[in-house]
Amino acid sequence: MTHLSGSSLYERIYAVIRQIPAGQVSTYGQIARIVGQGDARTVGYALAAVTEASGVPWQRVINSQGQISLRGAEGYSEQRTLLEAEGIQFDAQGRVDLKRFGWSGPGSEWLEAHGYDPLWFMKK
DNA sequence: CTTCTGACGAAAT
DNA sequence: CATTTCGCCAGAA
Repeated sequence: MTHLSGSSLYERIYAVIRQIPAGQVSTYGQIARIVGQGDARTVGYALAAVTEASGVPWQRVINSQGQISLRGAEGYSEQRTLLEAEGIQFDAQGRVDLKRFGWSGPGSEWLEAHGYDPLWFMKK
C-alpha cells in the first residue's frame, strides 16, 4: 500500500534515500524531515543497518556540514571514492558544497504517491 | 524487562 | 570556532 502504515520507519527512510539521484547528496537531517518521523540520528542508525544488496545508495547521505560521517578510515575512503565517481567534488577540508551538490528533495508527485503531503514542507 | 550501541543536528554557551 | 545538551530507532545481550 502507498500509505505510511504499510512499512517500517527504516523502510520508509530507505525509500526516500533511493530517490536521491547519482551526482547529488542529501543529509541525515533532510531525510528525517522528509520522512517526518525520527531525527537525524535515526537516519544514521537506519543507514548503519543497510546491506550491500539492499539497493540503497547509502553513499549519497552525508552530514549537514557537507562532510562524510563514517568513523573508520576505510569507510570514509570508500564513500568518498563512490561519490567522486559520481562527479561530487570535495574541497580541501573534505567538504561537499551542499549548495551545489545538495538534493532538493523528492518531487511532489512522489510524495503524494507515498502518502506524504507536499504542502507540509511549506510550513517548515 | 533493562542496558548498550551505532553513518546526526541545531541551539545555547 | 569548541563543547554541551537533548532529541528518542531497532536489535543484540
